[in-house]
Amino acid sequence: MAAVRSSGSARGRRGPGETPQTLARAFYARPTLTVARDLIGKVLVHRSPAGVTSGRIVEVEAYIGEDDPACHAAPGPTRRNEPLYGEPGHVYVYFNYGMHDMFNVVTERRGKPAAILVRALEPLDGLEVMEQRRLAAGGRQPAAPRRAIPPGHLCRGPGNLARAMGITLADNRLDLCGPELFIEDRGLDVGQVAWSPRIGIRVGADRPWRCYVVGSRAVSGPTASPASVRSSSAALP
DNA sequence: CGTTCGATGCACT
DNA sequence: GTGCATCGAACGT
Repeated sequence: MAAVRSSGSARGRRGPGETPQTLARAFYARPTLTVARDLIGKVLVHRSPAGVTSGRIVEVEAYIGEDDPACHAAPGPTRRNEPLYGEPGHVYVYFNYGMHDMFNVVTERRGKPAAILVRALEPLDGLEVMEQRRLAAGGRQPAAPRRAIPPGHLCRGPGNLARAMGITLADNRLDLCGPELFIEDRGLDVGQVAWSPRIGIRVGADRPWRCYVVGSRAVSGPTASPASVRSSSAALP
């Protein structure tokens, strides 16, 4: 079997213990696949009245332009997809399947509609708050939660992530360069990264625009075996 | 392990 | 009226 490289340390930027740095607008105003890869290992933070919750990003999907049939911009500008055409570094949240809020990060430049769906986090801060939100009655929930939720599964899948992080439609259009909801670099290890087709879509499923950390138990959907992944920082698809 | 299926609300045609 | 960038329970193998 192929040798497994040691997990990539985050390419010589900062070490653990240094001051976390909030990602600036320029981080998001780049090609979407580049932003997607670079979001892996970063930390999503939500400061809410209920408490601070955060988690390490381990799975994302890119949705790029009107030519991408799975992107919400595919029909051209509408009222719902307006944030996709706006300033990068803002939040795009939409409500899906009657019960799930989907958290996206707007990328590229103003006028070019693209975003990244954040699908999974490894929880870091506020695990109790996350669990309360996941188990809270009311709202829309597919089924009454039966068992206790393992800590590592609190933010597995985009619907669960938004719920645990307390992100709702009310956060649509929010600026990620603000103090409430943002992404920061804590110098955490990126790990082995792989690309695959996007999950759960019925069109555009051929594009390998899902990026995830190999071996993370917080990742939703199919994952490559660690032994089959050669590079710790896979080239863009 | 695997597949199927219902819940549920909104944007869009 | 149709179709979802989902989730988890229930069942089959």
